[in-house]
Amino acid sequence: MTYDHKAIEAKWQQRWETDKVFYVGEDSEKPKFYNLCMYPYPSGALHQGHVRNYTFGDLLTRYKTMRGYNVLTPMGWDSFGLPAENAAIETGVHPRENTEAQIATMTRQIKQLGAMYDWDRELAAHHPDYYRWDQWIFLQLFDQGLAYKKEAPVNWCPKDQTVLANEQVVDGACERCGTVVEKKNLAQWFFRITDYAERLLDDLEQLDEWPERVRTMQRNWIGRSEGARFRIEVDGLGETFDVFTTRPDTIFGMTFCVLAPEHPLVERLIAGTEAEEEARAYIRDAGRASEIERMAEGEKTGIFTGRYAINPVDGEKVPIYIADYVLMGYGTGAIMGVPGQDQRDWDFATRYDLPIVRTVQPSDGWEGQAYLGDGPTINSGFLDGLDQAAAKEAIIAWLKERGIGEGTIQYRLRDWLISRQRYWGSPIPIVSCPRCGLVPVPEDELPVLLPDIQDYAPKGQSPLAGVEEWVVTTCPACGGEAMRETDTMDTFVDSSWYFFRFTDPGNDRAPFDPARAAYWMPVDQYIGGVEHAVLHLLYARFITKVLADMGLSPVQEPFARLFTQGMITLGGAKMSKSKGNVVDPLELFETHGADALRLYHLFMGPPTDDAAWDTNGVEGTSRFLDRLHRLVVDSEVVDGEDSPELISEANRAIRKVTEDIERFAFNTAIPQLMTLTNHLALAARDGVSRATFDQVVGIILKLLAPMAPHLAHELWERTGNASMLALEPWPVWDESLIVESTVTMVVQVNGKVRDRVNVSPDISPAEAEAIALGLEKVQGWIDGAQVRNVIARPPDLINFVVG
RNA sequence: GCCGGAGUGGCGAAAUUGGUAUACGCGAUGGACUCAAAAUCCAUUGCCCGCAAGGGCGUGCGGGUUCGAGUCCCGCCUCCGGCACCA
Repeated sequence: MTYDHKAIEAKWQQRWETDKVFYVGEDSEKPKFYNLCMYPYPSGALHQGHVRNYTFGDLLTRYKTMRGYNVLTPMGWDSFGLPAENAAIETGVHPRENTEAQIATMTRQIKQLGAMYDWDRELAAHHPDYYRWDQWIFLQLFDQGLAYKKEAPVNWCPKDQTVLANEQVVDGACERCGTVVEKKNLAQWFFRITDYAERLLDDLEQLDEWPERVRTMQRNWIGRSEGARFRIEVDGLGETFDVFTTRPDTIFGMTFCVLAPEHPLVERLIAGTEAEEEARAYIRDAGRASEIERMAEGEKTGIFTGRYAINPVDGEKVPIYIADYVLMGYGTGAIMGVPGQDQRDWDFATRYDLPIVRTVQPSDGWEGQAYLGDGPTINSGFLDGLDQAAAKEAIIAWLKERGIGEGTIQYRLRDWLISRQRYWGSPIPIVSCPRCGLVPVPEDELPVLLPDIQDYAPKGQSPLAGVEEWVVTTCPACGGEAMRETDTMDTFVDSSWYFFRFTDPGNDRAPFDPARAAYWMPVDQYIGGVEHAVLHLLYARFITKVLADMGLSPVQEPFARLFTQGMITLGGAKMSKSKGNVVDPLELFETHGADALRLYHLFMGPPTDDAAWDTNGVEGTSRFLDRLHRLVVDSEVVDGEDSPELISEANRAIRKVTEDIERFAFNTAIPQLMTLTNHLALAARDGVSRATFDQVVGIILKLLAPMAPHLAHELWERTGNASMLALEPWPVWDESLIVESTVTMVVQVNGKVRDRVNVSPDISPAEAEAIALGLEKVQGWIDGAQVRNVIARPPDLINFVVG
């Protein structure tokens, strides 16, 4: 018989809510613990990824509560964004209606899982009392020059009809819809995250409780390169351009220069030269191609400008090319071509018959390609004979002395493009005035409300542009007629500070009270998917640093400890609606119950790893819960002796489960409870004292309380406890009870296991040797031969080396 | 190409510090209960040889260190993830 999980679950969900067990303030004597799962996009229905996420999070909430912490566990909604807007285009239903219906559904389902939150702190990004503070933060960045509008070549998704941040372009395609993105020159809003590149990189070092892979991904994304920047003169034109290189030591090997097609100097270079017309055609073509098309070419193409550059070290004149393998967005958009030491330059030089000069003596096997290794510098005047490091130092000093260059650090990170030509987002609080330029909306006029509209269809500009009565406004500076900014903010702006808002969600005078943030921040444990490794997690770190610089955030880093969960797969692919391989958690609530489902998610494998779904596994955890229920409620306990062995095992289970939860090894904590339960069932059948039985049951229920809370609470009550299990102290093991009376010692001969023998745990090496030598099998293997060595590690193992 | 992670039974996996490889669960096979089925309970379940006692082999591959290696070292292979014309 299976127990009535639906009745039990409903009963306890209600009790926890009425008793407000997980609602907290800052007035506690207890240490604080801020436990946060990445707030969800309200997609309409819980999927297994949510279940996994909230199961881990809720386990921790409940465990830390029992351990005596004041646990903040809030929940909210990342409720602006494209899917609601795309649905609105199809159905004509306002995104707000759609979004709020989905929030209601998901709230109900989260409660059905038994995951507990302080719902008094619930927030949603699309509420004016939330996005008002998005706008406020935007204005702070604007004041500090950290938010700016600029025309630049940006990524444009032709399907979603909006620009995208660099971070949202995956393999040259829109991360949302997979459409190949185009490059467009558009005036867009950026956050100057590059100003924080160094700090964002350096502070990764202190995040030692983050997964290494996330830190590595951020390191790569920020992309620090050390090198030099120096000025190069164009022969006979009175113009110069700067280049960046990581290999200034190879400067004598420069046999050409290359500018990106978008480089501002290009126009001056080609004007009036023989190459002008051809060059213009090349630039036009390069502009048209998307970045992946450019790369797909394989061959590096370029065109001679007809101009020459003067190498500052030796006065050599080298041709200047335009080529699209040089990117305007990185470094200075111009390079020195050193084919001897750079494979890309080698390829280009080979194609256009440019000379190749080695400045580092290649070792064998480098014929026909650039040599990237170290070695004595050659063909390089005063640098000859120096190794790479020394040559770099020398040339940088030389450039600096003459005032034409210096050592510098270059980052790959670009500024964060935050404007979107879409409706369902927070309006950017800026007014464009023909007399005053870009004027911030005064803080006391916030929020700039998102007006209701009828037509959401994308038209290449924000649908808001069509709302004339909203767009036309007065300039806050001069009072004249002006136009509102019609773009909305990237939803990643909303999510880059929501964890601060949870500390003070009702505040209507500020985004949050710094004192309350000081109590709760940083987030002690952050749990979510690894897909946010560079997007959300980088942006949130950036905004936190900005808020810290303003004196609002007490911390430089928002998330002390990060946990990224693995994906759920089925049939070798990520479980997803579009692939049609989903197993709906709601059905499992019906058939097996929330506890069994939670337990399966905890049990199926290491929480960080991807895990292959198997509904039979839920069957398994469900069976375990049934067995426990039967044992506690229905079984006859045959009266017998106290069992020190069972008590000992129960204490070992406390230690194991506690240690496993601390190290996020939930999958190994559960077998411990299964084994203990099985042994208790055997004891109940064969005879055990009521005292032992009750004590072990109590321990099992407490250990199970964070994992399968409904059944644990029900059985706690059924065994005569009036207290709320969730608020009981976590059990403590007694080390003295864990010691076993006998242990199995392995006896090896030449490293192979030949026998086992039960011995006392405090046996001496000499006793161990005597006992082992007395074993018949061991004698058989030694068989008169000389024992050359005895490795005794009592009481676990003894090894005789014979031969 | 660079960076990160992983490879253990039929399957999900365990072995936390170099010391009993395969805990726990799933699946499978046999049995008990039942008219039957479900549920439950009991037993078996890495591979090979053997009637058995027992023995040999075994953690992606090849070497090494060690009394002893899934674990450490060297060299590979495969898979997954990230970055990538970033000068």
